Amino acid sequence: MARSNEAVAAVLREYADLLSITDGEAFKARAYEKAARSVSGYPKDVSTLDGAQLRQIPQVGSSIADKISEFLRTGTLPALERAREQIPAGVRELTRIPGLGPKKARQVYEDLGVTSLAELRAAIDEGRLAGRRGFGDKTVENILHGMDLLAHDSGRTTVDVATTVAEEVVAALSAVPGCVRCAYAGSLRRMRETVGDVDLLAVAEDSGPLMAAFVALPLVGEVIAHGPTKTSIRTTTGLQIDLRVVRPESWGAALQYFTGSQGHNIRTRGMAVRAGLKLSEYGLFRVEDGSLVASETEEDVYAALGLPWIPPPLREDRGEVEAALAGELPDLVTAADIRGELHSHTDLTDGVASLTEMVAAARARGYAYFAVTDHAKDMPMQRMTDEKMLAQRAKLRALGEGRKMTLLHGTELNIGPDGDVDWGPEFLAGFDVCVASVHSHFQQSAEELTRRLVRACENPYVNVIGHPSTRLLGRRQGIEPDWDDVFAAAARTGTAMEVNCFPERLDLPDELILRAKRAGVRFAVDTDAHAVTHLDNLRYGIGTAQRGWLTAEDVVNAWPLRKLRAFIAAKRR
DNA sequence: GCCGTTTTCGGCCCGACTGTTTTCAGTCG
Repeated sequence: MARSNEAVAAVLREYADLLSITDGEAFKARAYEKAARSVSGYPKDVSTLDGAQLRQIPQVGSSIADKISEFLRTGTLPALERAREQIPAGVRELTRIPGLGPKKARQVYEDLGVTSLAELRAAIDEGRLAGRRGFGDKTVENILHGMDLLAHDSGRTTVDVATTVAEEVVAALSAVPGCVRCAYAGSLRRMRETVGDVDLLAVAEDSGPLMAAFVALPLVGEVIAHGPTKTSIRTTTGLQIDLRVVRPESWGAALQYFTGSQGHNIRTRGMAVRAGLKLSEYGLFRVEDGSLVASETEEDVYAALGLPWIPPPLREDRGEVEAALAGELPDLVTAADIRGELHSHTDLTDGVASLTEMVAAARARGYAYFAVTDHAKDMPMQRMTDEKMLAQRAKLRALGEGRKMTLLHGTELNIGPDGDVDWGPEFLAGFDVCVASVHSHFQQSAEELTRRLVRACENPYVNVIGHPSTRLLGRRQGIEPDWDDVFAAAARTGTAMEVNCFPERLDLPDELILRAKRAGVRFAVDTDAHAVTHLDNLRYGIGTAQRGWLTAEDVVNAWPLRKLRAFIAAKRR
């Protein structure tokens, strides 16, 4: 059963949007917006909480707590229903147009009766917007352009694509004379799984040459804004990149500010305000006399707020400020902590590299151990047989003979609709390690999916649940079993949950990692490599693991081989 | 509507860019 938090957050968010369109009380709208974010990130399922417990959620007071209770009880909210009667859904939809916010949406609705994107298009075509207050020629043109963008919106960009573009532009700008330093910030630095745009930050005494070089890059498709401190472009592939140029002494404050997230910044700025300070991208200043307190490095800025430096993946206002104040920030796992790989494929099934090539690539990375886990026999397209598997094992043992890196022979089992896997205990006992994953029957009920995953966890030979949610970013929603039941089973049985490093998967997602960790689950950060180059995806899985607050202790393939073997052996006993 | 180591009232993150309203509002991040 899915948590109610998302449904509640969606309702609060919709109410906030409608309030900002009906206007009057901007701070009230913001309060609902903040409450929505807070509920969405709250670890406990709101449907299990009473009124007093609901008010424990940050940004939820008595009024919103009552509304949440009422919504959970009746499935509706009178205040929201009234707002919906006032503002048709299509008007809210208008605010999705870049450049058109709540004020203009309300204006075209009230003045022209426009209640949808299509009606707005018609109104513009008929010239009914021309000459209205706030709708000059340029504004109308921008709205039309925004509608085109929306129509062709391919959604957010995956982290690998954005990283590649960002690193390319950072390298180009770093070579511009006068550029002291340049780096990417924003959601990319926080290692979010997808990004809406790329934020770049550079230091120079004179921003002119950098801005000129930026808009002249071959990948620029369109210049959105072009000023002395900020320039925004859209690449030919539709990705927006913002470049901010600051003076050297502002680097730390600017990096902190542009890294975000919005929620984290609101928290840190609030702390500054309460201390009689003002935090902006230019520095931390004393309010009374405007004197500078800190700005050169992020460490300086955080220290002046009474905080240790907080790693970017944690900056989501998910309790990192409280943890920092208490001196309890996690020592996050890094790529350097990873000692081996537990999920990889060769050309024996659907990989494209041979066993020899994959093993050589793993050795080049300096791993202490490497597991080859080709698909098992229940996936007919892979044409796996017992004989082929045993032959691969013999070849692998020979390859590992006398070498420093230990080779583990494993398999990626298929978790069938009932939770069964490809082989019985006798054959499974011959493997060093087994991953088990869901590859089909995604449409089962939550109860069936829960039972299926719990049974897989209870199999003594299953060590890792591969890409547990099965989601594919932008293509497939993940399955929704009762995750708390699944994680409880994983913790109880000593089964690791995978953090799959494929940029389209990043599965488990960060929110589920946080929940699983609270249940005491261990994790395996696996590339699921089907080619040598896929081993490089490790950085993305590590980023996701960091967003889930994981330490090296939480990750079984950051353990020494001896400890990993003990983990596997304990489950088989 | 929420919140409190100055406060149960009076604040609420802060600044850049654009277009247009000749001094600022809207939008965005």
